[in-house]
Amino acid sequence: MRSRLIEIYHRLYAAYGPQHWWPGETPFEVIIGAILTQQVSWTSVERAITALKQERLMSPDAIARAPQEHIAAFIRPTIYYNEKAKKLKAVVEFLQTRYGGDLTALFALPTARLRAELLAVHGIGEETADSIVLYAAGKPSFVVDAYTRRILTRLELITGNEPYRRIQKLFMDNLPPDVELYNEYHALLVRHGKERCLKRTPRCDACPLHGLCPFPRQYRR
DNA sequence: GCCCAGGTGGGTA
DNA sequence: TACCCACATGGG
Repeated sequence: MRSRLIEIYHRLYAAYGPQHWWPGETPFEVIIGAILTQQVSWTSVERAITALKQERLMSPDAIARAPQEHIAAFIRPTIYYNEKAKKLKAVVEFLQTRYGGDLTALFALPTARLRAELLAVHGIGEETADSIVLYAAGKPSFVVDAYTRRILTRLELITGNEPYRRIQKLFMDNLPPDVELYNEYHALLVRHGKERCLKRTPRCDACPLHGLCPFPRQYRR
């Protein structure tokens, strides 16, 4: 398993190169993006983030003060905008009451503790928590998303029904706890998933993972 | 017109 | 634990 996971990484990196994740100017913006991107394409998130910046709503204080409906109006492209406005308020509320709005204090926690704290916040599930830990705090916690699950299933390394933590453990037990590696690996899996594994009839012979994947089995979501 | 995006929370069995 | 559903825009 270890050599397989490393092989996959090298193949994807060779094919796609560095992905320069996470898009976001500040750690706070990464957190906002992590919530807004739930079940939404990143291009939609960019529009929402741009709107929030234009309205001077890209700060804990501003979001705390603004009415939920006001925030919702500017993040409409991200679907579930009412839900997500509520989530943004929840994160900011958590930040301010527990850490005085200071991300540095929050990020000073040990990785496992930081993850657990984030998970307790309304709107932050496992993937979002790991995204924040990895991409905003810069601590090694592997991010597992739908693409990761699909690709590993297709490669027959998992059944696809494993719980999140099981799949995360697979990566973390077999790779060094390297932030840059986790960063790039997750981003590459998303890139590959979008580019190939969502296609109904991928050209498997031209795939970067050709030979690792038991093609031409039809891919199942 | 239909499918589906870098999910999460709440409810039920 | 394992499903189910609500959430409710915009691009291909």
